[in-house]
Amino acid sequence: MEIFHHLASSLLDPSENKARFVDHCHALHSRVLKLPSRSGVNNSHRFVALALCVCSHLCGASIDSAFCVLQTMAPSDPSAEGACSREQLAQVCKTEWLPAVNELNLKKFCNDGEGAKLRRLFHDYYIAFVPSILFSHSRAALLLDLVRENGGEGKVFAASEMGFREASTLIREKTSPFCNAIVCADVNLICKYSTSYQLDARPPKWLRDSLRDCRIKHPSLYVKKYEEKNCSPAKRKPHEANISCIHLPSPTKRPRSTVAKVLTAEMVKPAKDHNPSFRSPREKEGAEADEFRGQASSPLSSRRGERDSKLEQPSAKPLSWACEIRTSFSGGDFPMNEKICELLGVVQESCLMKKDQFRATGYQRAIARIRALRQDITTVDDVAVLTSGKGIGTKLERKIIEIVKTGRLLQAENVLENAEGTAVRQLCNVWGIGPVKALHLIAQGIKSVTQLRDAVRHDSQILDRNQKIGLRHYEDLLLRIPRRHVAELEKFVRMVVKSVDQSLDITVAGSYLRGKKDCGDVDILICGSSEQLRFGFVKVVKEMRKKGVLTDDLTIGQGKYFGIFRFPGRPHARVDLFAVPHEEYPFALLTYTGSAIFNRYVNSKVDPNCESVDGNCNRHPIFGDTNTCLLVAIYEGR
DNA sequence: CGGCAGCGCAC
DNA sequence: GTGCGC
DNA sequence: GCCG
Repeated sequence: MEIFHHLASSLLDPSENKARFVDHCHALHSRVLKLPSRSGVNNSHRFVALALCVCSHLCGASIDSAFCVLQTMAPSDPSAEGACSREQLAQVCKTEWLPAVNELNLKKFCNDGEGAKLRRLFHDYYIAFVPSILFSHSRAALLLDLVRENGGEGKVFAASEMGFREASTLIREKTSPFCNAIVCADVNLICKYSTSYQLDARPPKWLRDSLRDCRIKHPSLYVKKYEEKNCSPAKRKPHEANISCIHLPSPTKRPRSTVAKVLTAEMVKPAKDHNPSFRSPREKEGAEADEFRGQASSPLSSRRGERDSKLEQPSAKPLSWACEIRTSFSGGDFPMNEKICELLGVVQESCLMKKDQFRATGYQRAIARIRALRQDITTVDDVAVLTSGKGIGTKLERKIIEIVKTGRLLQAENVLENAEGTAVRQLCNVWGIGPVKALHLIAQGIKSVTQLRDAVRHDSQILDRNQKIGLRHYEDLLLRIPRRHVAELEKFVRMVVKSVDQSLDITVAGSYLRGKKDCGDVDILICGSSEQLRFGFVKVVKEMRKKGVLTDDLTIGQGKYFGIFRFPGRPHARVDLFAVPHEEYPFALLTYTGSAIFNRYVNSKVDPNCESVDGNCNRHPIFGDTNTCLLVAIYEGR
């Protein structure tokens, strides 16, 4: 019964309400004892189920979410400790309790009529959970910055141990005024990746504690210690301060969810071991994680200077993850690593030109791994550090050793000397020309862009429409676009968009959002309701063309536009516009923010047979079903 | 040995 | 169906 | 290229 007193005291202010509420719960409880026993379900389970139903009824939340809240509220409740699975509990809730609880309409006891306090508990609960590791702090902070820059209010929440449906309904219904985005990942994954990202120097204490207690702890609980250690002044957001009021269960006598069990089994062991097997969780996906990590962390470092205050916020606080650490090792920190990457990069590119994209990705992964390394590879022994993990096999090992020993890579030199290879590379730089087309051209004796231009003058048939445009702007499109130019375009496009339809808005995604110093192209998401986009999108493109900013159209498809833009006195540059309805926004934002490696990685994790949660969102394969939910972002439109 | 993301447009 | 870029 |  303890739990109901908990509920009552946290929800209800007038004491007579509390008493009546508890009475009702007692009545329900006594019904538990009269129920026949069923296999695997005893009365103590029913009791928990009842509490769950009450909890979920009061919050309008799912049973699953209620389960989490219940654990937070009454961690030491012995009845919560049954061997009953969460699914079983949910079943009991559904078949035995939900109708009764709904009928009682316990909500009437809530003095605010809405159970706002409990909802706030849910709210805090989200914050109290670990931010997604996959979607790192810095990355989330970047997204949030963007929302704010566009005049929006928002927080980036993170949740785990709950599925897409629960998180989405809850956030949509209960916290929408605060919430612009939520990012969540499943607990197993989070823990897996926190291990992947774990730094040798500073293992994430929050994770170890979470594992020890079988509860995920919010990193901000460790912020204080971190600050003390680093003597940096506290800069907490108001809402973060509230977190400390969340009851974290005491380490003893803990209800263990099935998830927690899996967790412990998987994670504790490697964390304890210091033998080589400790590496195994890290190596799993290590290459991709590192690759992604490199991308994700650069914005943090590059932005830190510009906008100190924003990134000093606690959501980016405990630097326990490698994804938070600056990885700009390019500045000559590790000269030999740089050399290795450069030479392997040459080979990688040559593979790409030979249409062997998979071999190329092999190299790409290896390069990313080396880039992420925090030591220079100078001796053959150092190479062992690399080969002990995944992503670098015997062939690459041999090549790296060759570089370490001789400072050169024969294969790379061959590639560079190979005239055909050089020609292919140059021709492939033309937008729309790939390895196949390049080889065709070379077969016709065309070996350079200059020759290609001459050839096109004689016979315009050898290139298709887009390739000709690409050729025309060959030099311009090779240039990188500085951030400030992108910002100008953003401003301009927003102006145009607003003039077309006030309700539409834009987001610049792509490498710009990733905080790169310069971008190869500009990806702009135009978001709004699907009806408004139907007309608005086309009109925006028309307007921009009319204003002379769009000089050439490459592809105009359903909700997408690839083209070339130019501001007066500036080089031409590639721009992609995407029409994104609200409900697809988070998924679109994720895919178009990339990086490509990140996308491939995420997509490879998605269960292709997953049930459709939301017809429209499903075509952005960023999530699985509730159980395999990998990465979910929900956007609340303003 | 087969797998490595998967989509949509142009041709 | 292939090539290409996203 | 690497991995299972």
